Amino acid sequence: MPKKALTHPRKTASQARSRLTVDALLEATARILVKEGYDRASTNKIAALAGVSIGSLYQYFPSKEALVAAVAERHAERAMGLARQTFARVATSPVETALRELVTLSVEAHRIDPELHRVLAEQVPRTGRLKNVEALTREAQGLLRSYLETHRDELAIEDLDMAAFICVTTVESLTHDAVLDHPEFLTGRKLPRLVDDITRLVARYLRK
Amino acid sequence: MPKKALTHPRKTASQARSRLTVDALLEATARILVKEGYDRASTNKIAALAGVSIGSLYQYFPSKEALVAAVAERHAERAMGLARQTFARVATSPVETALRELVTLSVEAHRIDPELHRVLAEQVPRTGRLKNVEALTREAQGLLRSYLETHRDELAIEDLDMAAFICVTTVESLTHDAVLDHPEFLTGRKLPRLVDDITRLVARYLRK
DNA sequence: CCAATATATGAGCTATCGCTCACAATGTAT
DNA sequence: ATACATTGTGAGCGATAGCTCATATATTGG
Repeated sequence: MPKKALTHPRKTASQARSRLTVDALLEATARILVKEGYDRASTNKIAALAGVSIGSLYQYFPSKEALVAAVAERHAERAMGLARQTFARVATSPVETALRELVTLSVEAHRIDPELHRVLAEQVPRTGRLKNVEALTREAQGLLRSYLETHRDELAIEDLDMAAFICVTTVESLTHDAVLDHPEFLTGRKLPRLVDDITRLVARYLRK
Repeated sequence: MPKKALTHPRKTASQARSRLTVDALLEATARILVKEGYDRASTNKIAALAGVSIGSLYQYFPSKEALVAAVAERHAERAMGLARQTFARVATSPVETALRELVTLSVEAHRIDPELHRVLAEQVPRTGRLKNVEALTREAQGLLRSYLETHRDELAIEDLDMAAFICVTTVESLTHDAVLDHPEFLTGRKLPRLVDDITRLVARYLRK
């Protein structure tokens, strides 16, 4: 008799076969979320679309909440990957150009699977399960804080933490809202102006 | 036999008694949302807390969604009331002071029933029912646009709509996030600095 | 007082959903 | 080949939720 399978806290997939299953589940969840919305996205539908039995789903995710949280985390991690690259690249660039690159990055990040992004933002309840996603926001603030610190002589900042909070929140919110609700600002003509304006907004705030 | 009561599209309450019922329902919904969260807030619990039968609830609201949307609308309308007053008062003030008052207003608005505000923001799915709430955001942008237009000579703005979008979104997001997730910026010492910084952020962006 | 209308009641229907569990199949080590 | 661990299966349980409807009570106008 196999050791009593601890009902809930499932092991992470270790063998190749099971990793495929987990991947299929994450992908199916993302697609069902987009197609049906959070409420109508039932675990049964998800398992069916993944081509996997409902039992297997619960082998790897203790609850629907955890499954959706994993999808959100994977999505946020992709954006954060871009962000880390960009911060590394601009580490020694002057403020103005660095900020412009960061704003551009933010727009691009919000264009990764924007429909999924919308559902995650608009329909998934923010419960404790999303702690890992919040951690990424804090990481972004930390990265900017470091940048600001090393360029402090170019800047007029008293409270580094507050400045990092203000800049990250501002850029994120503006690009988020623009991508989700203001397509008119993303047309060929207007997009450069939007990037310009957001850059100017934070640059003038920070510079002496 | 009374005319077949159209099953769903309920009349708005007209007599005094029924208006009390509707009010009790809205208030009970707000309190249950805060106490239980959106998912666990069942219509039966709401009716019970309101001291009203479940049938009455469905006389005035065709669905749980509509009921919650009404609560969200009432909440947003309160904030918008403050905003209209403030815009009226600062209509002829110079940019810097007007912006400072608007930022202060935004902080105060986010302190109206902040726990309800959190639930509405974090747990209520953004469906079509919230169109009226979105309309209020657009109204705020319109009000700021008008202000900017009449003070255009003090400003360096090319695209009024974009500038209004940027300012409103920025101030709203920053105060929202600060109130909900950054109590450390709202202590006695730091709150004035936060207001200062947000004001400076948008003022420098707008001014020549 | 007496219709006629507006408002209120709540037991219970229908539907669905998240999730379990007893079992089967597949992979692996000896 | 055998034994054991890992992975996969899916019918169906228990719970709860949203909502209806037949009926009762209150209010109003004539």
